Amino acid sequence: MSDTAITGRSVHRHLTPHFDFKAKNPIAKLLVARIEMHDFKLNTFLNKARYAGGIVNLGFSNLVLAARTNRMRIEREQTLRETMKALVYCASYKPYSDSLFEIKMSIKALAKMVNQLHISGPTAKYRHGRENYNPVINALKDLAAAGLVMLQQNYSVKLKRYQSMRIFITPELFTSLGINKKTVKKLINSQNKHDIKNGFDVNKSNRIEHLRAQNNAAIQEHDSHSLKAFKARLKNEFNVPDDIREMKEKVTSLIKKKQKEVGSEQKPGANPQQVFNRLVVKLNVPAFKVYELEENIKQEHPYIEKASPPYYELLITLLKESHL
DNA sequence: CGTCTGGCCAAGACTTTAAC
DNA sequence: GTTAAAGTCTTGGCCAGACG
Repeated sequence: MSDTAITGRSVHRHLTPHFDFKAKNPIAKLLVARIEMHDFKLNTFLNKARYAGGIVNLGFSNLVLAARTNRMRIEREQTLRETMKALVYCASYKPYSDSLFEIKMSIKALAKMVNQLHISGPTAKYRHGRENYNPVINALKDLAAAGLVMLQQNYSVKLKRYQSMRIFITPELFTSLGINKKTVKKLINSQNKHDIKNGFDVNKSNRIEHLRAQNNAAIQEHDSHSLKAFKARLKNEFNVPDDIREMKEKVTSLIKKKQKEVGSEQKPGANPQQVFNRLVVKLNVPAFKVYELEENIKQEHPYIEKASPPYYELLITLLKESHL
């Protein structure tokens, strides 16, 4: 844990990255463990971006990353490893919230977490020294080019300028660590249940978030196309299937209920109207006779509503009497 | 306006990898 | 092994924006 490595005349690296926080969240715990085992040199996502180079979509601007020919050096690997641990440690895993997989932290704060915030000595211009965390920025750019994180540089239309960077981890990050999507889903859903049990209200939280964004233009004015697409994708991959299952359950139970109701009307077959009709057929009662009976009821029992069950019951008894 | 901060970036230093 | 080349980090200039 030697933060300063003093070698010869000039310093190549002041700070060795290390992330020392203990993850409590089960998802973060799993991810941190995987990251510690992971061989970054063999990460196909990182390597593809590394050797091919590419353009990273930052939402409202682009970042061009040059292709490299040699393999990743251990310095960058260390930075990547520790930074990634900090990322998954700080990420939100609330499945129905707007900030699923978001790391609500500045790059500077992240750098500080992994001991990569370097403050150079005071100068005439920077009397209190100058802060620098280029290694973390560059590591994040590598991760973004590999599609393991999504970087979004907000652009405020109102203020006509770029805002601080937003950082999300992507499902590819899980994949690249060899974690099955089903596992992630399971963990996220159990996390959700846990949150609900503890009284976490997603809608309320989203509303608060929205209000805060409205009040503070520096946070966010609107999401870029790519961010919207990303969120929609997360919704599809982690939320919607369960919604559909719920909906299906609701629909099938509704159908069953309906069938039961219909059945209860039909099955007993003791519906007075049906009994009467069957009796009419069975006894071969002429239509005029039925008419007669109906007139009788109308005269003698004016209070009985026509075509109601009691009405038919009365008809039945009268019919039986007339056929005795 | 002056001063401060921090992002971007390139030069230079140094480390590591590739090639021989 | 030795040497060449590439990758990474620090340094520090430039510059835009914040703030008083």
